[in-house]
Amino acid sequence: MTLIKNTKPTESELEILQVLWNEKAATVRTVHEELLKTKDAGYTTTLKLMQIMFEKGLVTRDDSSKTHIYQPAVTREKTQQQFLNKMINTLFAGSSSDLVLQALGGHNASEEELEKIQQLINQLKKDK
Amino acid sequence: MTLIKNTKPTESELEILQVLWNEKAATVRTVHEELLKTKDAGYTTTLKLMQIMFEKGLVTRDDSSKTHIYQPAVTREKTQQQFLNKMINTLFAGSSSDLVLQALGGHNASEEELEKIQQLINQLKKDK
DNA sequence: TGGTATTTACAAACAAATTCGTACATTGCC
DNA sequence: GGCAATGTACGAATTTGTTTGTAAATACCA
Repeated sequence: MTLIKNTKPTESELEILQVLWNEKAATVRTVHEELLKTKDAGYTTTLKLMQIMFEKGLVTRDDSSKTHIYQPAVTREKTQQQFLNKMINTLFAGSSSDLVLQALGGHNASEEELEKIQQLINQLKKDK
Repeated sequence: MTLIKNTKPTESELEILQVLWNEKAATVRTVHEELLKTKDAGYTTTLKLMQIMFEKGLVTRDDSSKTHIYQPAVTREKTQQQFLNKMINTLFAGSSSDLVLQALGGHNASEEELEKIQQLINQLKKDK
């Protein structure tokens, strides 16, 4: 039986995961460099965060060479779902479609994007 | 010129806002009673949180009588949008439709809900 | 009126998340 | 070998959010 870790990444951890998801694998230096583009933080800060994430099981790492290489241990999709559920419950009274309506209304989606969503809806309706 | 406060409510503050949005206005006691249904916390904890929210400008209060009456100072919709934007940026690489797809895919929306979304999409497409 | 309930205010303890300084190890290069 | 650059580990300071204890003010009621 496997232990399911419901470790919800913190704000900072999400930023790091973003980089790792994009790069597939990266060193602390790479991640840190990337983060510097949008915020400023010390190198050891990033290092520490990634070490904590390792302990939590949010990332894996290859420490066979001196410079460790990190990889995400959770998928982007699973994490998205995790946060969406949380948000639907705490902010949309459990209604996912309210969230969708709000998201579509507030943001600007392109024609193709709308098309994709349309298709998914048709599919879902068919499944009923 | 008005100062725009971009105060993002914390987790606990959101729980309180939920109650206030539903009740329109409420005393600390009412809010606290409501919170007790889902979590347990001391009365003064709720009080303190609401005092902090008042200082932050998240709620207003009428203290003309001894028992203060609180009201939300931010709308549900604006707050939802605030969190959605944040989430779209940090977790969906800026793509709102990715969020929508993920939300629709992961959760189960009813037929009527799908219908409502469909209508909004048609509307948006027409506007292009 | 006197005493109990309820309420606010405030300070401080506690906890979680973030940041940073420093020590030590490894690598590359002269 | 010796030095500089780069990396990890780790402890601790800092910050932010949450919880609680206590005192003082006000309302309620027998």
